[in-house]
Amino acid sequence: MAEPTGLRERKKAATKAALGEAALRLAVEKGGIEAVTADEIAARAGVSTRTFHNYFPSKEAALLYDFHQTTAVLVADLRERARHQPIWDALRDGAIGMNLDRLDIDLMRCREELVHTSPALIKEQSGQFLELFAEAIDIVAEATGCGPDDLYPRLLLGGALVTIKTCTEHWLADPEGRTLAEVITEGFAVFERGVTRPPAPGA
Amino acid sequence: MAEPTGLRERKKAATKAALGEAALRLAVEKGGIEAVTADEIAARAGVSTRTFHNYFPSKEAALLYDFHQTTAVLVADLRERARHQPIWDALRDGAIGMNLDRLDIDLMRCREELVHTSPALIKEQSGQFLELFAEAIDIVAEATGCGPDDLYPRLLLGGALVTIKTCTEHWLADPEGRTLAEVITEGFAVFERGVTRPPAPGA
DNA sequence: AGAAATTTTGCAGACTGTGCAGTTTTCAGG
DNA sequence: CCTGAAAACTGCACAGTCTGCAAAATTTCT
Repeated sequence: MAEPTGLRERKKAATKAALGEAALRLAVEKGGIEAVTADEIAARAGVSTRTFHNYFPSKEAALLYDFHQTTAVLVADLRERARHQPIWDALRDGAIGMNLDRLDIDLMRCREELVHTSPALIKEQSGQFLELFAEAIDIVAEATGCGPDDLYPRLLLGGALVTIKTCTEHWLADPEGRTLAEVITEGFAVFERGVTRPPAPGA
Repeated sequence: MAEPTGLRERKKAATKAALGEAALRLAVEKGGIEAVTADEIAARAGVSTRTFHNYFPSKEAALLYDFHQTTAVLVADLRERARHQPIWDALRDGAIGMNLDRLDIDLMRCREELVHTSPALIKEQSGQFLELFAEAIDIVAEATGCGPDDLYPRLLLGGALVTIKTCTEHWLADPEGRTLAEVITEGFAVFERGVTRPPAPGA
């Protein structure tokens, strides 16, 4: 009952993925999501415009679909890790465990480029981060022995999310230099040590 | 030439402020920005719908106008402070110096409520924070002796912005308990000391 | 096969946001 | 005060987003 993976559900998932990919591809081709219409995305995925809107509330959401998937996995992973690890380490290792390295790096860079040049996409992505925050705050609060409205867990999680986003961006700008895991580890270390003490080595 | 404050510009500023306030008031009255149309906002401010869109790209932007103003002041203030203070202290004191305490607290809470219950507003607000990030990153980078693409200044600024937002929210939930300045000071202290060391006193 | 549940689809409708052109208002100088 | 130029306001048209609704098509189960 957990994952019967009925044929029906698989088709739905496939359609959703197809729409997400179509959105990304079209945006790359046209050099910006604003140049793409919902009609075009639906057409490329082989469904009607109306169906597109059944799956996604906006084309921006479609473009970021796989990112959203990834964060969902992260939350589930975090929930598990928090049972055996200090929460800060769980956040760090969870982020590393997403293994973004293994995905198509060129495509990720294209998406990053698209996001950075489109106000609507920037907003959508930040919105998804806040969603992630909302889903994870209870885990962090419990792990720290606080309530979800206390200051400390919110700062902890906020700092971790900022680190994840910042480090991923930084790594993506030069994927050859260092492993993503190394960059994330260094990023988390900054907040562990105290932000006012800059890291010894350059960068 | 710096601020001649021509009559013309004053009128424009007044109109913009009126539109922003109209948006906020209407949203409060109707219990949500999605229940308000651009037409209504324009009507209440006494201009045409087209003019509304000359001032704001969306009703969400109008609703958050004064917030946007505040952050603009913060950036200017920060630029000045960074010349005489360590950057982390400049960020903290700049945040405190915004004096959010002095504004209409009830109205702020209403706005906070509206933002928290509207996906579009959440996205708009996060977008504005990223804008703030973009405007401030050069200042922080220079102050730390790094480039704007280095990891450290981005983490520093990201951490500071998260702290400001988190602390403001937290304070707004119970403005009687402690001063906003106290809450912000404590928030910044968490990242100074190292996030893994939780604060001694409760909260 | 046949009924029930679910998904897809087209259509109508309200709303957003932008370009364009004409009108009105403001400003500066005689 | 008058006048021409600059700037702002406005109405209109238009492309596009997104939602509700009900009919058709598809899948699932018995």
